[in-house]
Amino acid sequence: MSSDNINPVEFAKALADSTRQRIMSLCCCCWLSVNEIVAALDDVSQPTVSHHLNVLRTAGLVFVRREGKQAFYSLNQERIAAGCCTLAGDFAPDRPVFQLFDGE
Amino acid sequence: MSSDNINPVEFAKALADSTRQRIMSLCCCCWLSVNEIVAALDDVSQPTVSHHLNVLRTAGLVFVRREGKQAFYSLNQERIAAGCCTLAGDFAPDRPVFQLFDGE
DNA sequence: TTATTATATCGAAACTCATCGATACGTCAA
DNA sequence: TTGACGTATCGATGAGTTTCGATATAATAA
Repeated sequence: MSSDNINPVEFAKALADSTRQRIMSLCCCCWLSVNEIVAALDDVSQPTVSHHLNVLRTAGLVFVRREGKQAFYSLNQERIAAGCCTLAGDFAPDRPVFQLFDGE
Repeated sequence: MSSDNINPVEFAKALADSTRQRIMSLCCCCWLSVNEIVAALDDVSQPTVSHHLNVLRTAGLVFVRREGKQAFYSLNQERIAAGCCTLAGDFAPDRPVFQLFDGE
């Protein structure tokens, strides 16, 4: 499930593609429809964007909101922050670099 | 260069493999020779371990120390922490979850 | 209903990557 | 020098992934 505890390997795999990271940057702080993402990327086909959104959705890294024929996506920043915390906790345990705040 | 600024795609790719993450866990807080890693993994060949160590070295995620015929590896926790910070900064900018300390 | 638009899925091609056995290289001891 | 050991590299194979065009599905408009 996408809302399960974060698996650090799956999390890293979801981030391990440049097209996917471009999509993530685009819908980091706003909701974008698939077509808007396709138009913004300018060099990737609609099925490819759909594929990457599916990868991100499976990893729980994006929210989806359907409205009529459109589907809007937005990044799940909380989960991404949690994934980064998991990685840092696993592989940088001696660094006092990360501090988790509850954010309320 | 491995000491360059962290590229978030390359960073994620380096982490996006379970064998590699197992190796990272092993040499997270100590120095281990290649043979010690091979022995600890128990189900991966020596060339495969060598390959993964090469990927980690290229990404700047491990230190190497040669001693006689042996090569000892240890995780570069600082760089991993920096990579996690980069990812969180790129894709979770609205989360006050991460705080960077200088570490003195 | 039929046409149009938005998105998802399918199937295939191309590419990348993990893995291994064989082997090369480098270090040390005899 | 020869041999043994530790590690790196090579070449091949198989698995996984990215990408696309074609097409299916779903919602809306005419």
